[in-house]
Amino acid sequence: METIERKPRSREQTRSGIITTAKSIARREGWQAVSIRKIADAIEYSAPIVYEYFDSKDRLLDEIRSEGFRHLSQEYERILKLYRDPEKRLYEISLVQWEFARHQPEIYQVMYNLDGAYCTMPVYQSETMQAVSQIVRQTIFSFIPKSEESIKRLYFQWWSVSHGTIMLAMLLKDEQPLDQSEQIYRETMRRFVRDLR
Amino acid sequence: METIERKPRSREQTRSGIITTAKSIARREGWQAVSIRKIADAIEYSAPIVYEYFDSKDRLLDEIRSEGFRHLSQEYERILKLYRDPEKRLYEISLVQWEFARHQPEIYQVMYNLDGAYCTMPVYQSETMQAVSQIVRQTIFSFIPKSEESIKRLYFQWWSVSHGTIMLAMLLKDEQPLDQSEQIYRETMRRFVRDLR
DNA sequence: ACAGTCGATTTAACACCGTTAACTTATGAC
DNA sequence: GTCATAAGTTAACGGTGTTAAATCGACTGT
Repeated sequence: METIERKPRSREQTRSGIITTAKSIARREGWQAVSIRKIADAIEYSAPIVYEYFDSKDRLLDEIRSEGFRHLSQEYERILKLYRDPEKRLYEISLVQWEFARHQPEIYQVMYNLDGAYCTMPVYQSETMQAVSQIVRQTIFSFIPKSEESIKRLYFQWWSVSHGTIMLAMLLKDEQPLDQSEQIYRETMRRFVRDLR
Repeated sequence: METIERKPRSREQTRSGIITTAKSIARREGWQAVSIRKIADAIEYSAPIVYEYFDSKDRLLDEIRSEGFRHLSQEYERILKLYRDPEKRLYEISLVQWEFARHQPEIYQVMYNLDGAYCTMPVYQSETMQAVSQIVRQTIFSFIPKSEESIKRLYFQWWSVSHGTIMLAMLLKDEQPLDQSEQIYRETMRRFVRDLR
């Protein structure tokens, strides 16, 4: 029996390899096609090795979801540094949300359990998601200093409009070009921000 | 071997039994827990019998989805008969949408591939869904007689806001009581309809 | 040099899944 | 009584997530 040679990799490299592979399969074939064995094949290991890095498939998905929210929160922070005007900030944050969903749809899917992606952990219990919503709520607050309850409500509305439009755009992308949906999205979010005044 | 006795049922009864069972498992345990074997057990048949009624699990889900859209379209028609004012009509249609998602969440999930529900057939190719969108577009048109392109756009926006708010309400239902979300939904849809003028 | 241990990795297995082919069994026709 | 047909079952295939057991290699102590 010959020893198969495998490029030596650090633990961290293998771990991120698993995540990257999962995402790339999801992007190509959809989340329902992502299996532990397929991931293991791609990283040239046997299936149980994946469990050395993640307790379960569920936890793997949860990690990818958290990674998504972390990425989003970093982008939001970038916007906050870039602009001072709260209106501009909220609008730009909205655009980041769109860009994210458009360029990394498989992550957006696992974040919200869309299109066959299914992660058991409730989204709202994710700390990284809490961080994201904190940023948006504060931005709205610096804009409309009202009670916490009102801010929560406005945030809920902002999120609904943004998420709803994005979801529908993805759903109808074969019928209605994404560029057209993007135009509507921009207009909708601009109006939402304007109407906050 | 004793002959197991099974209540005699017509073909139609068995078929609708399959559908009902699938929905009830989905409601109790989520769509990812729905399996052909579990359905077969519940209707007291062996698994292959299910394939006498549906070509595949996918087609079964598609049937449930269509059933959902048919139900929705009937409710919309009912609203049209009940009210004459286009504004009132659109608002009441929005409320029907909310009620439907609230009381039959498992159907709403399969209609939009949410929370582990996954049906391959694209929604927008479903005839029953086309019927539903036709009703809403006409209602908007009788209200704002603009070009077809504009109506399509307004319909897209209406759908986004409604669907987005419903989805988020379901997502956050353990954090934010549904009654509270409903209040926001009503206000949001009322404002949307008003702003159409 | 040899036995023993430890860690990394794989194989094998379990219980489930969707799906299909092959088999059984009961019923009615001639 | 024999045959055909229909209804329903069992058995099987290749897949899934997951875990226990087995393997294999390198290193250690004597």
